[in-house]
Amino acid sequence: MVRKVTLQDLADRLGVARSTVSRALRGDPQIGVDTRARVQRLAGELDYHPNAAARALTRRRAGVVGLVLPRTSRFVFSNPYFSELLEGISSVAEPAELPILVSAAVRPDYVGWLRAGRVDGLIVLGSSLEGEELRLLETLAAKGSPVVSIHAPSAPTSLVTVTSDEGPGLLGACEHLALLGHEHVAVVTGPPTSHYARARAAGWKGASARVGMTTLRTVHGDDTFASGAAAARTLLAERTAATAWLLGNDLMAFGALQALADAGVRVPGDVAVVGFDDVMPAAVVGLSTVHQGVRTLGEEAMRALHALLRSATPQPIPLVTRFVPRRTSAPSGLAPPTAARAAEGGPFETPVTRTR
Amino acid sequence: MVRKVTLQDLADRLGVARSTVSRALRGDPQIGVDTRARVQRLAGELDYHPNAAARALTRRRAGVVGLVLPRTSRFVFSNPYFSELLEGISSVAEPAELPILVSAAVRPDYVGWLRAGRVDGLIVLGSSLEGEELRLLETLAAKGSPVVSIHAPSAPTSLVTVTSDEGPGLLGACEHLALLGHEHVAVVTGPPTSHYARARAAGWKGASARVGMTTLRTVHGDDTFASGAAAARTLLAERTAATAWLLGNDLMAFGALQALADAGVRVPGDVAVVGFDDVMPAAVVGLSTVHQGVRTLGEEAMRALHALLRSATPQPIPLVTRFVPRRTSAPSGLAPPTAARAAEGGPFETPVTRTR
DNA sequence: GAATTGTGAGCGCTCACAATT
DNA sequence: GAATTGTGAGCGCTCACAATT
Repeated sequence: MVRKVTLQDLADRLGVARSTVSRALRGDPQIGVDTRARVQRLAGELDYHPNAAARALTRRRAGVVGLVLPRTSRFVFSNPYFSELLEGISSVAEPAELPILVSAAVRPDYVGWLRAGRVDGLIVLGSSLEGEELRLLETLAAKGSPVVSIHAPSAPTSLVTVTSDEGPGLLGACEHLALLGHEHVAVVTGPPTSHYARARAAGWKGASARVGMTTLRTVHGDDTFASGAAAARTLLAERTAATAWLLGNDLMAFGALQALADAGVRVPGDVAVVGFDDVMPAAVVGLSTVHQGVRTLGEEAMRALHALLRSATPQPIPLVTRFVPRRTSAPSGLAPPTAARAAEGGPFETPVTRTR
Repeated sequence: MVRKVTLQDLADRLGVARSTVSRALRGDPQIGVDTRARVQRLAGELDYHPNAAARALTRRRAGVVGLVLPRTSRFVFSNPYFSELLEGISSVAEPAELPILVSAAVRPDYVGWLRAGRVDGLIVLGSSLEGEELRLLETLAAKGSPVVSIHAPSAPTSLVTVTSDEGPGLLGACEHLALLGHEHVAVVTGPPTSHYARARAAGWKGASARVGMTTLRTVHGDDTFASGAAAARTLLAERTAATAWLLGNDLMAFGALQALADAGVRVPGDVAVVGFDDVMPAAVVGLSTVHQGVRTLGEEAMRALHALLRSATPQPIPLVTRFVPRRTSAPSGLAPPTAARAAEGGPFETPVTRTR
């Protein structure tokens, strides 16, 4: 490994002071034009890059943000939800020159990251944050640490939270199902340890009731593909009379679809299936689902964090959901079986769904 | 923001030297048992975390690794391939306490990251690395920088590369198709700027020829969903006689499936479709594809990088691919249309496919 | 002499202030 | 006095070596 070039090396070669080089490289206007030119030319020649650790130490800023995904299941990364979230975050972080440190540890040490100055701020996926852990995060935020949560339980705290209003999407789905003649639904929930999953289940039931449908059965899953398949098998074994199945997320819906296909049950002929998230594969499979703009969620979170880092007050824009009808809830026989015809376009379309 | 606790604070409170505290915290055996206990207790009480920048500066190691995904398309993150790769990398990096800095910039400055000491080593997705950029990476590696590439063109360089042998998978797919009676195939390639995509196209053609099938047409895509759909529309418009379509990756295959469904063409009745990668949605959709163990690829890459960081010589285990027959290449009418029955199990099964 | 602790320099920057033209 | 450059301390650690019991 070649010894790295330092500020002092440049200064020695040019016969100026370290600080002059430092200023010239940062484009400080109080440095003479010719000096600056000389410095920058030499820096280019020697391929000089300021040492990040030294800079971080003096500036007391790491220039890095952390993305924390508490691993509630093995499937954090496998869920396309994550990819889309990261893409949104990245699209805002990149122009701001803020590299992203990711963690999906079982018990992520974000406090350590912050305390050690490894990152200047955090975005935490808060879908399953509760109790002590949530309080810890709130305390951090209250003490002035730049922390933004996605989907953390909303409460009157100083923790900036980005989330979306699920109401419109859930209601839209249920109205659609009621119109198709469904009267009985089954709800498949995410892990009961997640406040977010519980809210979703309650939301599905509330929306169903509002359009006159009855929830016959609630099956608990854990947001994974496998649990969706298992839930479907349970419902089939019970010979449920529910003709519409409302899932806590798309991943479980995919699992349910596979189990239904394996059992030879027709979708949407025998059972209608609706998911939540509208992740990429949903359009491919033709899954009817509730679009929540995961990418936009990531963008908003990063924008909010960036504001906090500049000591500004973030104004996260409230996102709204909407129902996206596709094959799995179409009137039986209307669409060809494998048609993933999504009226809304392809899977990568990420419409900006904002209010105000 | 509360002022952070430093080593000096601890030392002052305990009436010992900074270095003693430093050693005690690192568990240095030459520190007395009681001193160590006192130090560690106080550190716990004050929630002390050593400053990462200061530590990195003195140790000359950042304790961070970089993951670079040159963004050849908008869809790096949207491709589930990425999630699975990151999951593999993360599963090895986490126990080694190496946080991961990710970048998917259009022109990622990995040299800068390395030069600035922001990361100690890099994993670079090299599918589209060529020419000058590839040479730059090779130079870095030759000079002793810990760099591991995934899918970089193999050549006798010092650049450690993790990849998989595509032969068995491609041949397996073609044998399967030939057995089903297919005689004419069409190949849809990834971007021509990618050596990896070109090798794939050549591989499909070679394998087809070997089992006696003829490649009637080659259509160029760019590895995205949309380009797969566009390629399918092109083939349909041309009324190709090819009954088996071989795609450069799963994402394009998903696009092709959607376009075929939209056109009312039956799969596999009229056309058989085969992808490559075996990413999560493949099993859901029932896409016949070549499994390449993306997760394992990530694990191997991280293991190799970890070896380099310890100045060891990495021994990446060669991975092999295998064909996974599913619905889209099944004998017409054999499987129910929506059956995503994968003989190999669900989408999250990631069998370790290793030789030796 | 072995076990334990302290001293002091240095890692490579930035920033306030002083000094020069 | 305005424009430009230099001085020196300090950020918070670690490590070689010295000093103490």
